[in-house]
Amino acid sequence: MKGNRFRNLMPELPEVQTLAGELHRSLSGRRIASAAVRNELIFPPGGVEPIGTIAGRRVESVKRMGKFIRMNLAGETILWVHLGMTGQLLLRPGSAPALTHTHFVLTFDQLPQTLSFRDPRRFGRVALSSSRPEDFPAGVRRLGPEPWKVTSQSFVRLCRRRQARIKSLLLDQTFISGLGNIYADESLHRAGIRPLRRSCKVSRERLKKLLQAMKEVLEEAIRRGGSSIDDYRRLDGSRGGFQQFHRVYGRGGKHCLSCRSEIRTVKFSGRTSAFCPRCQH
DNA sequence: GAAGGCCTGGAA
DNA sequence: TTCCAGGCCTTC
Repeated sequence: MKGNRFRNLMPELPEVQTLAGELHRSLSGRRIASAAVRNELIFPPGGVEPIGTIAGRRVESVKRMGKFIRMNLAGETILWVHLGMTGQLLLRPGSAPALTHTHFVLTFDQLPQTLSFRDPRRFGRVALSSSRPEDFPAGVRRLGPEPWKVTSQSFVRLCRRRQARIKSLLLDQTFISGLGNIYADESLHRAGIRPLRRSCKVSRERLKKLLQAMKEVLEEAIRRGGSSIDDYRRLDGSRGGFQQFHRVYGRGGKHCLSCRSEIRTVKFSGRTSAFCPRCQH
């Protein structure tokens, strides 16, 4: 169980969705009193945006787009946050001392807490844009549809015309958005497809199964989303519901829960993939 | 479409 | 001391 702290808080779509919901409930209607940048590296290349201009604006709603958190502010302004790998948005008492690796802090009128963005590895990003889609950050503009928005017919067609390895496609946010390394591996295992297989070589039947698996895995994780974050907070090192959820990810060398064969790992595109050589073809 | 870079903490 | 984890961007 050791070494799983980062895994448990790794923000994939379900964690981002849970977080966006919590932020929405806590901050909607609140007026931003101040915005302080402590580290400019978290802003996209091209310079720090006039982040001070968000002070005085009211939070209208907080939503999720892909793995981005979208904070809609009054005055047709949007504050975007991408958590990267280790990013956290924390609502903490204003009197609490700043945590290490805190890059950005918001305060609100008549709210004793402050909203801090901290990110030890600095893969996360914060950006400001107008509410016009053409002004959205590039990563947002290029987002492909989420699995729920694609028909199985069109998913099959799009996969069959690409030469890429199927897992590369699943991780490509412009092709389909929402899956990270963990859920890509889990979906492929449920669908019985090896990560290295070329997408054009996968049968229509299996591709349909894959789309279904992606939706199921994400939905299941969203249902557990809040609890995975809770697990992280109260993690005592003995067990966590989060791990039980994974059938292949992080289980290289262990036995497959379906057939007891040894889970193998393979590396490509700088990513580790875990799969069962017997269940996946 | 593949590969490297970003970045840091933790494990080996 | 070295290696590894990961999403996204840039470069080849």
